[in-house]
Amino acid sequence: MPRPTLEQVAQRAGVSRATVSRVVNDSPTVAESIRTAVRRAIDELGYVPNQAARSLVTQRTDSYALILPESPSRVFSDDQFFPGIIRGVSQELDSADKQLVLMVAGSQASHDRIERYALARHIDGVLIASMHGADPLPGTLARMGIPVLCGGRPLGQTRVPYVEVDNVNGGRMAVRHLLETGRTRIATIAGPQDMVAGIDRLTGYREELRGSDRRSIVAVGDFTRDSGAVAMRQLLEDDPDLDAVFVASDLMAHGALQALQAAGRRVPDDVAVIGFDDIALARYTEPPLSTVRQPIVGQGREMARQLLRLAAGESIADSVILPTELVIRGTT
Amino acid sequence: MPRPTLEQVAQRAGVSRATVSRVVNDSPTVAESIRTAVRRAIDELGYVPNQAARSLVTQRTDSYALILPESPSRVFSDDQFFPGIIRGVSQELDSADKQLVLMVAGSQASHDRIERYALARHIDGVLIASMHGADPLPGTLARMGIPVLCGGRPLGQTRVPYVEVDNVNGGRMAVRHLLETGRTRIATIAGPQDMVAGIDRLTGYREELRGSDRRSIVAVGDFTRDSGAVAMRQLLEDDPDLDAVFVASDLMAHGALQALQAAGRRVPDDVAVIGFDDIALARYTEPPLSTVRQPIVGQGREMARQLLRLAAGESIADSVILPTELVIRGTT
DNA sequence: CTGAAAGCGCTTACAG
DNA sequence: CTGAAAGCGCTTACAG
Repeated sequence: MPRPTLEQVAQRAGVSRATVSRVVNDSPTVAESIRTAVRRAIDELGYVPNQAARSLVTQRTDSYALILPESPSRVFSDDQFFPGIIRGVSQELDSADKQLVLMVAGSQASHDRIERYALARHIDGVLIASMHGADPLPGTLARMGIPVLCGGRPLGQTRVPYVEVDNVNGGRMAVRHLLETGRTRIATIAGPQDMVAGIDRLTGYREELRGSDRRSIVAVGDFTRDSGAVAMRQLLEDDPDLDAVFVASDLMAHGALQALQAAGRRVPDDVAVIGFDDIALARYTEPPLSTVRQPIVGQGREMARQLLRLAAGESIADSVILPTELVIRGTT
Repeated sequence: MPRPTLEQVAQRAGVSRATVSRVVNDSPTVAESIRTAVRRAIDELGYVPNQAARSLVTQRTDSYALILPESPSRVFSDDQFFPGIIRGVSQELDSADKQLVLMVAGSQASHDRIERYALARHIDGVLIASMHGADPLPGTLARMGIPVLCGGRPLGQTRVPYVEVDNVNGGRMAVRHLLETGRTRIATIAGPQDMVAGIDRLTGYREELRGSDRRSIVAVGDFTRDSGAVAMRQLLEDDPDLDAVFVASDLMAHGALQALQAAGRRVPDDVAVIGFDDIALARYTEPPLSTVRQPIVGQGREMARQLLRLAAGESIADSVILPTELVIRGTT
């Protein structure tokens, strides 16, 4: 059963294709009586414009991609970072009546496929979040004239606008609080050092500690719960007397908490813990997790807003930095 | 900077547009020397076919939609059901080199927009999961000739093929285990009664209990953690002597566990708990949650596989039912 | 305010 | 094996 076309609507309404097109696109220059007749024909036929045909002439698709260069198993794990970003982006795109196309690019193959997809003009713009290393993708797409905006400052030479969260200050606030509450041996479980979030939170930890006379004690995880537990066990082995740990994500903090308790440490009496994110989990750990709150959904929304402006040809800021905030619960 | 077209590649390679098209689409009837020349021109120009133009003639887009008629805040909550389905679907679509378009339709407005999107031939087929009530969407799309496949049996008259999990038997296995381990007052926290998963798990509970001389004790939640806690408190009030509860999702079971402990009940000594899903959380509750495992990712994969067959014009089964399995941990 | 016509960038019978 | 030509379903100057 072939879908009805403009042509058939025009025939039925007794007007030209151009006129039907004007009605469909809400052009103001159509007589009211004709508009009504065309609308009726559209309804009777169940006409819906063919998007491919429309895109071919307008050069727009009204779709935007969110690219997450991660394996599906990480994006769709119990890490609440990704859902938060997706939710923010889709809220904002929805209200602009644009379609979100979500692309998860774990492998090199899918990375390449996504590049081709974007270059095939499937979409009007691209959002990239959770980048690793100096990913060439944003630069490549931007050079081909595709509007691109990153979540988190791109590493390397890439000059592409971005929206991020104040990771350095978040790390500083956490460590400052630990110092102020009298902790003396403050360790950290950092995030992956090929990601800005991992790098900057560690920087914050180091900067704040440098102001005191404490030395830094560092282990590195990959933002998963398991890596947090592994890192915590390693820290305890390296420095059995540590009395605080700043963990670069709540999920890792949960793993660390379990490792601490398994090792017979009381939290917060023996060891204080501060996470990063403030995902729902933070309220359900035992004891509830003190953490640095970052506006994840807000970051997604801001990313979409900036991209829409960029795609509309407006000029936007090179970067937008969203504030973080310390939330004290039961682990400090 | 305008993207290069077929025309320009043809000019550069000194051949016709038809020949370039054949090379791009791997037609075997092209002389090797010409093929090489065209490939070189494509590389030099960085040519990527315009998908809108291609779709207009082929009537295909190589994209498939996964529609989730839920609010974004539910899809992107810490409920691991949605990520699991998405992950399974995207795995299968990826390996068929198809693009996944994820659509979350919480409101009536977005529901309508999605219908238009599908009818605009943006996609070659549609997957719908997590339906509520007798949603007209699958029937509407199928009637317009769009290949449609549902996750979970559609309620109402809709005759659309589906893939689901054996919810009834899952409920039965849980209750049977509770009976066999000597529990006498077995309650249930059912899922929403406008969803097959909610209805069928309750049916399983009822059927199994009917074989014994126990009476049923029922509360209803909406699959969220909070609703599980609320329902548990209500059950304890209704029947303070209950000694077991079958909960229709792990997330609700977590809420129920917390409510039980807050009410001073020991688990499993005073009250046994069995959940449903076997998401990662089930291993992290205290004590670890006994549950009915359903193959969530597997369901997503099977859905995509069936849809691809359908879209390719093959005939497929009206329904595929995946088995569930009882997993005993610390709450029974 | 409305229509005839060109054109967006491809694919695919049809000839040769 | 290759090319000329038609056509997919729209939008948009351009006339009138």
